[in-house]
Amino acid sequence: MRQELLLSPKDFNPNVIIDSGQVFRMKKITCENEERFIADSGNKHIEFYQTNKANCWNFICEADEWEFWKTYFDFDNDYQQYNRIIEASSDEFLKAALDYSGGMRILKQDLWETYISYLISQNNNIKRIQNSINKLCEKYADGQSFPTPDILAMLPASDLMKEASVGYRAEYIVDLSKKVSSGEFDIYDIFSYSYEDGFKKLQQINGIGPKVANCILLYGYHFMDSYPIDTWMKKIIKEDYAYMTKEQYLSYINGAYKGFLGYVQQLQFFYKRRKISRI
DNA sequence: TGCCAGGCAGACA
DNA sequence: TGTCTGCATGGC
Repeated sequence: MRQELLLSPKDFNPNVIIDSGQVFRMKKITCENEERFIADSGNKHIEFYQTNKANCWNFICEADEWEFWKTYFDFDNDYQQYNRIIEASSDEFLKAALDYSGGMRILKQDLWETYISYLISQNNNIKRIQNSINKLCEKYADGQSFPTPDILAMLPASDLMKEASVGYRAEYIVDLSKKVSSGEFDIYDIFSYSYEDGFKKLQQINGIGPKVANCILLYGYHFMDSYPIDTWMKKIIKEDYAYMTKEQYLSYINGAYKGFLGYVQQLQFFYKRRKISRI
């Protein structure tokens, strides 16, 4: 099916989303001066592109999967309400980040894929994470779909290390896959949890600490008040908010942007990383 | 060639 | 409770 939506660059910019570090299986292809975007999540696939009509986007996917993709892109949520609060603030770094990252959205991705993606992400870089995930899909699924818990649970960790270059994280992947495959851990249960309870529950899993838990809660469960603090965020707090202590910073951010902390973090992360790395 | 990356677990003080 | 270290490995 083809779904047509009117979305301004401030509401939706896949060029920003694609490099935001929250998604590892979205890509852009350019063919005869025409840009198309492709995204895969779990076993679902979509293609989308901007038409000649102003702000008009076409999304092409299976008819019964549009609901998933509409939720994936969070299209029922108005991000301008968040932007107005940021623009009215006196936070110059955050305002610059918003100005630079227009059209960012927080994606709600396939839950199982999110778990494995962020297990792989620890002490790793985005390029390598993408490579490992692509290898998992190629070696243990049809190349487009993400391998199921049942498939991954049967693998020796040594195979995963060799075939998908996930390093020491292979043990974490197999361990979690076994728990999910056997029914010992139901990842969908967490949807009924509060953010705080989900945060605690996820850290009971081997290989998941505070940062990975927050990423899964944000990009899988869409808890918008998750605020993952990684090496880049530590840099931001130290360098760009040096006029306050870490405790003061966390207090400020929790007070000022309650309800969309994850979006704020994503803007900061993307801006800082692009500014320094010039990726 | 060495440092770094969307960190975590385990040991130790 | 806080700090330190080892962990795989490819990109830069």
